[in-house]
Amino acid sequence: MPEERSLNFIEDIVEEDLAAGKYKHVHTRFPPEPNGYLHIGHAKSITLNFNLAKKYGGKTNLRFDDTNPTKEETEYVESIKEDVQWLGYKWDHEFYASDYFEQLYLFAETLINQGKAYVDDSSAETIALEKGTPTTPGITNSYRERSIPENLKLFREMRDGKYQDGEKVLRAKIDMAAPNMHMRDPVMYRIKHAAHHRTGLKWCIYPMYDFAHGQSDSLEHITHSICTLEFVPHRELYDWYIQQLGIFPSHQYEFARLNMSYTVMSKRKLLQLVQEGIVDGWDDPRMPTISAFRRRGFTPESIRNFCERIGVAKRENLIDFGLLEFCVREHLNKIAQRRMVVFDPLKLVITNFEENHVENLESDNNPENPADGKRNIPFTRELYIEKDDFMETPPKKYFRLAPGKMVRLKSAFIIQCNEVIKDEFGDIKELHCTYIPESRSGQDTSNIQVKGTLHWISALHTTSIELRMYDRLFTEEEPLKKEKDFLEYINPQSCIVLKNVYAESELLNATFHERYQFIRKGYFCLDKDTTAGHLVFNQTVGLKDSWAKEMKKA
RNA sequence: UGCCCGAUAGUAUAAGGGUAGUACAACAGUUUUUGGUACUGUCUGUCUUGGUUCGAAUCCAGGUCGGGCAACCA
Repeated sequence: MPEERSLNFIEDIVEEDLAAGKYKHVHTRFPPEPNGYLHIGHAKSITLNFNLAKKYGGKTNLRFDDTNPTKEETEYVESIKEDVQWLGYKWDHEFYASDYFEQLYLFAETLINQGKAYVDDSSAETIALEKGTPTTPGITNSYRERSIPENLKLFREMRDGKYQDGEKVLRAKIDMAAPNMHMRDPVMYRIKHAAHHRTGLKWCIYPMYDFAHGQSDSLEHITHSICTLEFVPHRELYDWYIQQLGIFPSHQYEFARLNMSYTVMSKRKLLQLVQEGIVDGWDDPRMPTISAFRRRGFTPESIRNFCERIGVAKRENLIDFGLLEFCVREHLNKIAQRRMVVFDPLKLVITNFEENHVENLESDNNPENPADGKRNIPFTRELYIEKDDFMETPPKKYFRLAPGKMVRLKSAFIIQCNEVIKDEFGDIKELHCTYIPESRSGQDTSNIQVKGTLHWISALHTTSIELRMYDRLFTEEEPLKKEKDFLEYINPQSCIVLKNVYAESELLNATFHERYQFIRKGYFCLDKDTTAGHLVFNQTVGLKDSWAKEMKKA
C-alpha cells in the first residue's frame, strides 16, 4: 500500500528538485529542543523526515536545538533518543546546535563586519515597543548607527562576560518597517549567564533560534528543512541569513502539525499536566507522548503506520483519536497472544461434571497465526464467567447465557443454564449448568448450534492480576478551544484500576515484550509497575464492541 | 486594519484542464468456537461569486471563512 500511495506535497517538491538536478541526495534532519518529551506530533515529523531520506536515498540527522540553556536538560536528550530509536529510526549523525556555537559566533562577526548586525543596549520592553505592530511600522534607534568597530568590540565584550543578562543584544540590521515582523531587526544573540547542558559555562551569550537553525541546517548540508506551519513567517529570515553569509542554501518547507481529538499536543500543556500531578509523569499511559504509548502497549509499527496514513498537507487538521486506535488494533490483532481473563466474575457450577476432575483442553494462542501454537487450559466443575455474560431476562438478540439457554465456552464445551442460585438479598450467587460432553471443542458431534461463545476460567486455576483501563484524557475533542481552562475537561474515567481480576495461570509467564489479547475484552501488556508477586497490565485499547454499540442505541 | 498560509464527504487525504478516488468513522449484510477478525454493500463532498475554456476541484479575479505573525522561546 505505501508503494501505491500518492505523493504528498513535500515529496512532490523533492522529486522536482531531484529531477531538476538541484541535489543528488536528500538530507533531512529531526531537530527537537530537549525541553520535554516527544509526543505523537513529533512522531509525524520523525516519520516524514526519515522516510523522505530513506525513500530518496539520503541521510537524516538527529539535531538537538539546544540554544536556550535555561530550558533544556540531559534527561530530555536521553528520552528523545530512546523514543526515536524505539520508533525504529536510525539517525545518521547525532548533532547539537551547541556543537556550532563557535561557528555561529564567527558568522555573527561576519555580519557585523558587513554592517548587517549591531549591538543594541535597549531593554527588551523598548525593543518590543520600537518594533511596532503588524499594522504599524517599527522605528529605528540610535544604537542602529553604531560603527562596525564599536559593534565588534561590544559583541566581543558580551561574549567575554562584561555585561549582565539583558544589558545588550546583537541584532540583525534589516528593516524596521518590514511588513514581516520577523524582519524588523531580529535579535541574534542574547546574554544568559547560565550553565548549558553540554557547553557548561563556556558561553554566556546564546544564539536565538533564527540565527541557529538555518545555519545549522546549512552546515549539515540539509537540503530540505521541514518544520511546522508556525515557522512560515520565519522563512524569509532563514533565507536572509543564509544569503548574507553565502553558505550552503538549505531550504525550509512547512507542513501542518498533527492535532488529535481528546488530547493536547503542546509541550507546555503536557509539562503542566506532569508538574501539577494531573498525570503520573511523562509516560503516564494517558499522555500522547511516545513514551506513554510505548508503556501502554502501542507498537512502533502501528504508530508509524498511523503517521503515514494521516498524510501531510498545509491545512489545519484534527485527526480522530479513533484512527490511532484502529492502527494499533490492526497490528495487535495479528501479533497478540490470546488469553482468557474474567474481569467481573460470576460462579458457574457444571452439575454433571465430576468433582475434582481436571479436563485438559487446548486453545489457539493466536488464531490469526497458527505458528504461535496452542496452550493448555484446565476445565473443572467450578468456573467463572463474566457477570455481564448472563442475564435473567435477556433482551432480543442477546446471544449470551440466560436461564434455559445454551452457549459455547471458548475452546471447551457447550453448556446450558438450568438454575439461578441467589443469596438472601436476591443477588445472583451462582449459576448451575450442565455441559454437553459430545460438544468438546474440535471434536463436536453434538450438532448443536449456539450463537454465543463466552470466555471463562477454572475456579481452581485462577491467578489474580491488576488491570489498568485507560480512556481518553479529555472529555472534549478540543479541550483548548472550549470556554473554560483545559484542565476542567479532564476525563475522570481516564484511568480505572481493577484490582483483583481472575486470569488464566498461563499469564504468570507473561513477558514485557509480549502483547496480549484478553479474549472478547481488549489488548493488554505488562506494565512496568509489575513486581514478582503482582502482575499489572495496561489496557492498550479495547476490542471493537458492536454489542455495546447496539445497547447504546436502544 | 498590514503581511503570510489555507479551504474537497463527519475526520483526514488524492485527483497537477478531461469519470471526484482512498482510508477511518457511520449504516446494512455475509462468515465466525472472540458480538473480535475477514469479506460485501450503502450513505455523505469540491467555501462563494464571476471570468478563461469545448471542458475547471484544478487556471485568473473579487469575496467569505479559518489559522499564523508584534518572546532577549523553539
